[in-house]
This record gives sequence, C-alpha cells and structure tokens, in this order.
Amino acid sequence: MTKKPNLKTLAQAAGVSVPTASQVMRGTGRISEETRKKVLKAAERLHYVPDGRAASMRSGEKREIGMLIHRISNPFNAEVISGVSDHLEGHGYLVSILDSRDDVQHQKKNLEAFIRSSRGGLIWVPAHDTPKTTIDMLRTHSIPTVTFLRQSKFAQFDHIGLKNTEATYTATRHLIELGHRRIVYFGGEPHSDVRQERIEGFKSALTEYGIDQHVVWDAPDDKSSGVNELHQLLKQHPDTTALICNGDMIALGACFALQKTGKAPGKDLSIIGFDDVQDAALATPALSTISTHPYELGTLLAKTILDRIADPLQPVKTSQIETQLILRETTAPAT
Amino acid sequence: MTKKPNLKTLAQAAGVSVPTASQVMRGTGRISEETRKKVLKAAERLHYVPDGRAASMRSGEKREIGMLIHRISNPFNAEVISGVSDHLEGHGYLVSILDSRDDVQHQKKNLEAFIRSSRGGLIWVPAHDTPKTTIDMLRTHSIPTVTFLRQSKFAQFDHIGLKNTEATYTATRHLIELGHRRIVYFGGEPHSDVRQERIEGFKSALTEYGIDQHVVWDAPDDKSSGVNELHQLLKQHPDTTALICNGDMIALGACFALQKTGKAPGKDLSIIGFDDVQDAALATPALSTISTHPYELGTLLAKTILDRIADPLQPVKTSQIETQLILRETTAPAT
DNA sequence: TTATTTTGATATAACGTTATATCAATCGTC
DNA sequence: GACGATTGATATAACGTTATATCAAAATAA
Repeated sequence: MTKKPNLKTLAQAAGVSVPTASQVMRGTGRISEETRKKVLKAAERLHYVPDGRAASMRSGEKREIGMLIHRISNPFNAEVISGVSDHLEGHGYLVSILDSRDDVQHQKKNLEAFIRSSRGGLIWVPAHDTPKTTIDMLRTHSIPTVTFLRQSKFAQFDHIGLKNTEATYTATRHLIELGHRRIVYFGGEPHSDVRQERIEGFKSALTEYGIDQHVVWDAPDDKSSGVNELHQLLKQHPDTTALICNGDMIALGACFALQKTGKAPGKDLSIIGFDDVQDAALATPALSTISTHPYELGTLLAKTILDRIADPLQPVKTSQIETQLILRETTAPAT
Repeated sequence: MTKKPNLKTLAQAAGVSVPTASQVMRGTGRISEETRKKVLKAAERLHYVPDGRAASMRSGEKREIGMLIHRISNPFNAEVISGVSDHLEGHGYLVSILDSRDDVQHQKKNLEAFIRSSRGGLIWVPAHDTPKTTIDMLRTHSIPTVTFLRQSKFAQFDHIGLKNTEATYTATRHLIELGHRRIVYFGGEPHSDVRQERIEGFKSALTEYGIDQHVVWDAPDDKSSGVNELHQLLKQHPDTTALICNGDMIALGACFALQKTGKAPGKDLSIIGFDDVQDAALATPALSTISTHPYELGTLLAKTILDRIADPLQPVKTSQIETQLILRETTAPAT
C-alpha cells in the first residue's frame, strides 16, 4: 500500500517544483506545453488528486454546498435537490445533503458539524420551532444561507417560498364556484408558518364569498393520518362537502378512508391536495391538487446561493414560486 | 463584520499560547482548571468553532462519512440513512448524502468530488452498470468503503445485502402452496444483480414444485410502470394468477391497474411486493409484501464502516439481512 | 539539602495546498 | 547592441490546526 501522492511527490515525479505542479493541475499561470504534459502524465500515473481541504484552506474557496432538509424521502424535496445539483455541479460545486428529520436536536448537531466542516453555503429548510440560538449560531459564522419552503422568524436569510396564499385562495375559490359552501382546511401542524399562509388564502376566499364557517383541522401530513382523521372530521362536521388539504399524502389518505366507507372522492366529497406528487396522478380516482415546480425551485435556489456567495453583503432577497391548480377527478360540483 | 476567530485570536483573548488553547478545546493534555476556564470563557465569547479542515489535515482524522445512493427519495433508503446517522452521530461523525440518481455520470462526478473532499469513509449503493474505472478510482485512493443492496462485480468491498434469494423463494413457495401455478416475476431492470438473486429464488421454488413455466417480466420499478405494464403482461399471459413483484411501487401500480379493469387484487390476482414501504399497509387492499429491516441495515452499515476504518487491512466482510413475508390482503388461494 | 519526578505550559514543525514575489532567460524594439 | 517587456519557472510564506519536543516551576523523594 503506497502512500497517497501529494503535490510534492507529483512534482518530484515530474521533475518540477511544487508551485509549477500546482499551476498545471489548476490550469493557471504561465506554463510551457512541454512541462504541462510532463506533469499531467505524472499525475495520471500516480493517480494524483488534490486535497480539497488544503486547497480550500489556503485559497479560501469552498466548493461544497450543503442542503439541510426536514425529510430526505419527500419526493418534492428530491426534485428540488435535483434542480440544485444540476445547476451547482455545472459551477464545480459538490452538493451534499443532511437530514434533520424535522427535529431541532438533530438539526443542531448537523449544523454544528456543518459549521466545523467549513462549506461554502447552506440551503436550508428550518425544522419546526427552530430556536433563536440555532439561527444565531449560523449568523455568527456568517455562512451564506438560503432558506426555502419555511422562513426563519428570527433572521433575515435569502428565501424562496411558494405562493401559498395565492394557491389556496385559487383552489378555495374554485370549490366555491363549483357550489361548495362547507369547505374544510384539512391537515398540517398548528405551528407551521407555511400552513398559516395557506389558511390565509383559504379564509380570504371564503370571506370574499360571504362564507363565515372557517373550519381548520390539525393533523400530521402523512397518509395514515389522513385515513384516521377523516373519520373524526366527518363525525364532527358531517355537512362538509369539500377539503383543501395541506399535502397530497394526507389528501390521498382521506380518499382511501372515504372509499372504505363506500363513498366516492369527487362525487361525495371534493378533495384538493398540495404538491402534485407522482402518486396524485396515479391514484384512483386521480387527485386534484396544487402543483408546484420543485425542479425550478431548485434551480432558483442554486442561483440565489451563488449570488449570495459572490456578494455576501447585498440586501436579502425573497421570491415566490408560482403554483398551478391541477383539476383531476376528486373535484366536482356540489350536489 | 468581524473576521472569523481562530485558535490564534482565541489564545490571545484568553492570554495563553495556541497549543494550550487547542488542548483545552479538545480536552487533552495537562491543563490547570484555572486556564481551562479562561479559555472556555473566551471561546464562548468569540463563538469560536475549530476549522475541521485544518484539524483533519493535521491529525489525519476524518470525522465525516459520505453516503452515495441511487435514489434519495426512496423511503427504504431514508430509513437506512436514519440507522446510519443515529449510530455514527453517536461516534462523533457527520453523515452527508450524495444522490447519484442511478446514473453513472452523476456518480462519477460525485465520487471525484468526494475523493477530493477527503472524507473518512463511503457507504455506497453502486449505480447500475458502474464501470470498472470508477471502482478503480475508489480503490486507488483506498477509501474505507461499504456497499449495500448492490455489490460491485469488480472489487471486493465490505458489503451488506438482503437475503434476496431466500425472500423470493419463500414468497413463491407460499403462492404455490395457495394453489397458484401461473406465477410471474414482475418488474425490475434486466441488468440488476439484486433482481437476478430474487429471480433465482423465484425459479428455484417453481422448479422444486415441478412448475416449468418461469415468466419474468422486465419493467421499471415505479408505480406508473406497474399500471402500464400489467395490461401488457395480462394480454400476453392471460392465465397468470399471481405476481411476485420486484418492488412495492410497481406492485401497487399493478393493484391500481387491476382495480381499474374491475378486478380485485387478492381475489382475481395475487400480488406480493418487496420492501414494505409505508404505503403498502395503507393501500386498499393492503399489499402483501416482503419486509426488510432498513433501520437495522443502517446500524449494521455504520458498525461495518467503523470497523473498516479502525483496521483497513482486515479481510473483507459480507453479510445479509433477514427478510420477512408479510401477508395482507393481496394474497389468496388460487380459485 | 540535593536529586528526581510531576505539572502546566510553550516553541517548533508539519499537514498539502496556493498567493505573492522574485528571478533568469528569452524576446522584441529602436 | 542596449533597453525594457515577456516568458517560464521557482522560493517563500501563509491558511488553521495538532503532534512532538522542550522547558521552567513546583512537588516529591532520597
């Protein structure tokens, strides 16, 4: 087992000085074609790969971006990651993912290790109830940071969100125009800001049409929760004719639960999801939902963090991604 | 914006030398209680965090493990990641994830950047058709590596897989004992080694019971593929009474497709999935499937890579995780 | 009392790069 | 043929740590 080659061994093998070898590997400086070939050949032979730690330490350049997200298995996030990676890899960055599991303890541990590792920037979905101390830790080390989906209450980072309020406003309005009057906002955690924005759109549509019953039902955003909670909801509000859901998973859960009691989504209860995950189109009946554009969101995140890295002192930027109401089979006129 | 504090500024602030400050931060060496407090107080005040790059370069310790996997959004993988993280975080490691998207180009780019970044080890699901050059690259830099799910043809790394052959053998045998004779292996890519193992178990059960029709149907492992391909399959093999599927997603797709034509999974066609994803239990009808133990797999991966790091020259180890046949509603006696 | 060990701190060098300054040799110009 | 400009290389120092060696002072032993 030979030792790992470094610039020194490479330079010796090629018969040049260390700085010359360094310049050849990076394609900088003034190098004759002859020595360039000599060095490259030696590098090939030795399988030389520069040590990113040393390079980054000396040059100050950090060619790695971290993404810290709340649920790595969420297909929406996977699409966002693809968008980020495709763009940043083109700029010579490595994108690595950390999973906070939406838990502030895990998040804190990850962020501490992240700061130690001295990466170039952070693309982040803050966990629910992220404490101020965690934000302060990030700010203190002035790490280029962009948040998405969820915005931090305590600090101003660049942020890219969804047009949540607009999305649910449009969806709710659509249901009202179909004749629905008893519409419930279904799912989500009480503390979530994103959900609050969505509820705002929901309520403002209702108010606009003079409907003053504003029922909001708290429930985790997964499928099994949709199955269980729908029964509770219908027991308490049996006159409900339509649901605006906080996510596709809970919406699909609600569909299943409904079907099990012999009723039909769309016919007996209109249901609109949020996210447009792959399953939404494939379910029976196919789920009406609000489509976001995760890949484009990723691209925008990548651009935003590059801007922030290029000019750390520029004013904070915030933008929103458009959404789109997709009508499939779970929405129908009220009977 | 003050500059980032380092050991030098910390030492000055505390009125001690740099090595002393370093020792206090790491809790090593002989330090009086008095100076220890002085340094810690100064560190707190300056928000000092050591630079992991410099520390790692000097000490040779690398406290970061990378996972390079084929589909970050796969819920099975998410569970594995949890298992790995929980164990390794306990040992002071940061676990970061790279997504190859099962594409050898992405994988190569990621691995190159990975090698440059000098992490402590790699937990890897090799992409399909990973070329020998990629393996050689890894071996050349003698990076502690453990593969899981898929094993490299070209190199001997530590590996943890599933008891694939045993799993499908048991499942197929169960179907045969229910009276099924026309059983099809449904889904997966032709090149996949894992699938080959599963097909082996499938075929050996059939052979054991004297059934010589061994139909294997190629198809991508996602839901929409299950929907589309089931029709093709039934057109070509209308006497099929049961499916062993290569994954839960394609199995669920097949269930949907079947229901759309007015038939019932379980009653008209028995279906067994693979993975036991969350949706399997929640689908209607609930999917019979083969359960693996992803979290335990993760734990075992973590232990294996720690062993490999501790002793890089020890002989290569391979182990298999047990699987379990979960019978729900999509399996029934043949009519 | 003197010799020896222990304690608590520090000086120095090294990890593998790259930025900057320097320098000899070659080139072009008038 | 003398001058400055360009070319192609190199010497040196620095990034922020930690390992090793060293050292004076205090504590213990003889």
